[in-house]
Amino acid sequence: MSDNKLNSDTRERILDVAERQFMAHGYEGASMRMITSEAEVNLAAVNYHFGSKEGLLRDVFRRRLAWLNSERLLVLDALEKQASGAPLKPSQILEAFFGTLLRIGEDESLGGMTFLRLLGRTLTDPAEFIRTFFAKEYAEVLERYKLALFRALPDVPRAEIVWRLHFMLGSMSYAIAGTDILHVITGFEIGEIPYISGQDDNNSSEAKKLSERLLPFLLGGLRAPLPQFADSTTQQQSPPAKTARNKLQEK
Amino acid sequence: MSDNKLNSDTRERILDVAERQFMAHGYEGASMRMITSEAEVNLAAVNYHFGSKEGLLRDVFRRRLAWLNSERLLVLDALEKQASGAPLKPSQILEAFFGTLLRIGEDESLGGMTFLRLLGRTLTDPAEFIRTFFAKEYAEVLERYKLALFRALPDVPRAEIVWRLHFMLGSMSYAIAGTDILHVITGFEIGEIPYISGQDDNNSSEAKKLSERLLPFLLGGLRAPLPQFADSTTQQQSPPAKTARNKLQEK
DNA sequence: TTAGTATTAAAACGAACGTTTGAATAACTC
DNA sequence: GAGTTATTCAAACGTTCGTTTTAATACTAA
Repeated sequence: MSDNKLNSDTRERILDVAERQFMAHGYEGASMRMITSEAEVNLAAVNYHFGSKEGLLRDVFRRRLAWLNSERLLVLDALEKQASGAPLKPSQILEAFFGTLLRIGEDESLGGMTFLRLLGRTLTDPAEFIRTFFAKEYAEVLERYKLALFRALPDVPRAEIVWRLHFMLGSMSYAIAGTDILHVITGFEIGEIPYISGQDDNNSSEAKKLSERLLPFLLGGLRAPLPQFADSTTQQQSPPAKTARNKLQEK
Repeated sequence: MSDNKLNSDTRERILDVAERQFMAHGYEGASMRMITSEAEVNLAAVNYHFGSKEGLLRDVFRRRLAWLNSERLLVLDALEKQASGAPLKPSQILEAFFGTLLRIGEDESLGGMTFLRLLGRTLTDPAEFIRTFFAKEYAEVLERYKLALFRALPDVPRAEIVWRLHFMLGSMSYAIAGTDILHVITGFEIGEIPYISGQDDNNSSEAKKLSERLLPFLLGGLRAPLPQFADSTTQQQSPPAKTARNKLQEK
């Protein structure tokens, strides 16, 4: 089990350092020379083990998203089994989706706040290969949760639910990224903002504080009164759920 | 007035192209050679007119944020004068803050959706000089709106308000950036998502649709029930507003 | 017209980038 | 222990980056 450290300790060391450097400087900003020198491995090691810098970033995420994706699906499965056919409550769905994510921040072995921040920042990276990577990586989970929300809010137009899913992802991404301009301005007023107080590993249970505040906010937004659709092109209830699943199959 | 096109048409052309390229490829991803060649100016023109690439990015934003900042302050001033001492409604504050921003997307002369997307993406850029630039550029306006929210929600702990201001900025930033992973997955299901349908200038009034959906969401989140503060370190009402203003003066 | 300033132009600078090469070393297989 | 594969290493590759330099050109003001 733990005796196969011979199975390239180099790989893990590179992944650890890369995770931290990509978080701190972004994908373009973190050079392979910075990464390999801090990891104390040869420059060529990255290309040997990961093929390229893009491959390195992919594996940095795959290492963590494997757990996140399967956990999110497991939790949703459990909830749906427990509900035995009845729609879930929106709060349950959000708790499952975002709570699972934020648990990463509490557990260093899952990546901790470092990975959480990296994820938040990378989700908004404009680079094409990053966006397509995440799209593929998130597709199944997002589709499942989207359908769960459709069932949980049958009276809300589906397009509206998707919009709000957008907004919720944004809140989350921004919050965990911690690049907020508010930090510099009002940072000291609320001393309890986790991700800026210490630089490194005061992680555990600080994500919990974030979770306690983020989830009520998201739930309030999700259940807010619908806009009035004042002008033209009002959208009505969407066609049966089949559509959504079909679109997913296309790619 | 319009006859001083001799005042370096080059400058404006560079700013226009840079705005678009920074939006499309990010700050690091857009090279000066790409920018100057598309703008059909000499490579050295950027350094001549803006000093450096950083200076170019700063001026790209200053050109637009000058209007945004003053407009946001004007609108807030007008509301407060109209209320004559009474606290504003949260919906008024959000409408003023986010509505003003989204109006940029409807007006090409203010930057349009291109600048809006650029702003959303850059707000999450980890580069140090970018963060400090935005912190300085946003300081006054954010402080004013924060205080307005404090007055509008006197029973809500101030730290909680700041948290939710974070979350709202995140929703907005992510929504206008349009790098959303949801695009690729569910993009076609809701055909009305504005910023991906066409590539360029089908802008006007599409930001209006975004605004119609974003504002109710934000308002719902802002007014959501408070978390219960189950465990330790509960925070209570903050000291008088003086504190916040003092912190601002420091820089 | 002339002197002075502002702008543009072509070329090169040094540094940093991601990647590749080919040999040396370590690890494993039979 | 010989043969094979996996990994590490130093060095260099070719490219691109932002910036600077030096000269030519355009514009302004006396």
